Amino acid sequence: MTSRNSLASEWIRLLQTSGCRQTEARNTIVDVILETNRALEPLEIFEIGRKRQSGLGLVTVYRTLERLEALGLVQRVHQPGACNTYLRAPQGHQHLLICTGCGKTEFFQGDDLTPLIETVAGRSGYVITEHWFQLFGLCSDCQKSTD
Amino acid sequence: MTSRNSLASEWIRLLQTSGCRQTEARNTIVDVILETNRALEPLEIFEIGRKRQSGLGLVTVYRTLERLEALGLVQRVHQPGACNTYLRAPQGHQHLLICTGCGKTEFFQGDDLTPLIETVAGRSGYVITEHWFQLFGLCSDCQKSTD
DNA sequence: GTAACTGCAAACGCTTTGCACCAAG
DNA sequence: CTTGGTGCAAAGCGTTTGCAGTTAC
Repeated sequence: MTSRNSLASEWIRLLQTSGCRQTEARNTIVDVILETNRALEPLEIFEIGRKRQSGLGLVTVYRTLERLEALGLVQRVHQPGACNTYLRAPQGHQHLLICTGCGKTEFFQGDDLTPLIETVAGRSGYVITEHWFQLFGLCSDCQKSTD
Repeated sequence: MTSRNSLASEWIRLLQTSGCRQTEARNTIVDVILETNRALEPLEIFEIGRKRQSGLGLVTVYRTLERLEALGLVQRVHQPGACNTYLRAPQGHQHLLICTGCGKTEFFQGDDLTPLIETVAGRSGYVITEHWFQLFGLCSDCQKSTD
């Protein structure tokens, strides 16, 4: 049982600012998300959270994720085979690197993309408004275990 | 009613090579996918296809998509708000550019990514096995209509 | 003739909604 | 005390499965 992540109090504060109340369920859900370094399905958050707070309901997980996503604190992660997992959103301009072995995620900077995006915009005539860039691979731990 | 896309006969041939039979339902589904320049949901393929072949069933659409995806002819497209649409797969090393106005899709080359990917691999210790890169924007037609 | 394919209906699993009770402020 | 939050049960919806009849080859 580690002490609460400092981000957790920040998130709770932001929820309150947006008109939400601080509740035990939300504390639990926020803690679970921030203490896990991989994207989780709503059901996983529910199961992990329920170990700490036995009354927790799955519906509350869905509703809390919805609010956290609206505040930009959490993002939905798309992967081959699952697009219903959630992860804390990156701060600033970062992209995701996901281990296909254990699911562990890391963020990296991807600013070098700008020239490529401009080239594509010029050639296609599109006004580019958003880009998705995500890498998949094996983290160093998982490389060892598949030797 | 245009004449059948030349790719269509190629796809049917590939299906046959892999042990499938040529049927009216599959012809219809393949034609619908190849004649549309945006990613379609199974239900949309079913509805468009049903106008041409009244007996077509939704389940057959699902089963055909599954086979086409396994053969690498079709890919699932992920977008904010929908990850159940299908599009013909790119030939070679191409990425998707999607119009958020009309859904129209184009492919573009993205080979400039290699150095960035190598940098991330070096810094993180991951072995990068796959990358997703996708651009969203407004095509020239949709830019006009929002003026 | 045989094995693959078909469409329908039912089952399935994830997500959302309705509702009565509860708790934060 | 008021309003937002909660969990449960039920509804909703996209997808998959079971099955009996049909069709490609």
